[in-house]
Amino acid sequence: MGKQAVATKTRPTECCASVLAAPLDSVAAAELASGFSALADPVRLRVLSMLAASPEGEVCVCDFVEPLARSQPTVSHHLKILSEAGLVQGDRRGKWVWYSLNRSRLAELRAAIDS
Amino acid sequence: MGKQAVATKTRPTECCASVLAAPLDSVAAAELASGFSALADPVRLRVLSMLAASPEGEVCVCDFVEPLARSQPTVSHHLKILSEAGLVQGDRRGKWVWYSLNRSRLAELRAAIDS
DNA sequence: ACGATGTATCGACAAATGTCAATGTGATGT
DNA sequence: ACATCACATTGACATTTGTCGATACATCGT
Repeated sequence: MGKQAVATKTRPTECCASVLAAPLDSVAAAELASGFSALADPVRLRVLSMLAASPEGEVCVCDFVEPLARSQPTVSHHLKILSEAGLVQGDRRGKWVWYSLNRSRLAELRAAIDS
Repeated sequence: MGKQAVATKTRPTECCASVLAAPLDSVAAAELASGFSALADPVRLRVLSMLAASPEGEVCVCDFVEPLARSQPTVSHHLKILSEAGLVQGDRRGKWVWYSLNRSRLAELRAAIDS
């Protein structure tokens, strides 16, 4: 009976906010909303999709531009938003930057709307 | 061997787009993005949360206004967006309109980011 | 050093979004 | 009929967002 025993009465061993488990306060709602905002754009969803479909688990920035039909700065902009949302991370190797998917962060958002 | 046998080779018995299962085309990405856009606002997340927490499974519009600290037109606006996204539905009873949560629609969005 | 290449940042702009006051609409009660 | 109450719609406004061209930054070859 360590520290876990003194968890919230509503949800013991809690990790992150959930829409369905209990009424959300403004702060938790704002945090969650910023997470879903990252998913609220077709270009960014396709980025995540391409990352998930990539056998190596990562995609070079240069390989996003043509399939997404967006300029390089725009692609960079979306990658930054996804990165700040914790959904992807970039890894520089020489001139190139390879992005990979953070599946656990995606799972967090999924759990927030879990029954 | 009915019609199901001729499903897509990628995902048989498919129901809706998934970010992680296969590369999203622009149309599917746009549809999904509009779904997540409905979740990308703290007020709307709190609406869903209040609906989920309600014992009766429904909440009167008038009971949203004060807790959300938004004007009645603003609340109505958000309910419309959630409604158009298929996440809630309203039921008029006399002067009042009671909104309830569409959990299966929420499950669709959850499934779209499922591993 | 220097030019070439990949990526990020900046500046600008149109479009979309969240908000409220004012008004419209529909139902209730007197 | 008419006033009242609950909710939706409209119009206006400030803020945010997605986009691109221009430019800065970083790395690699030569």
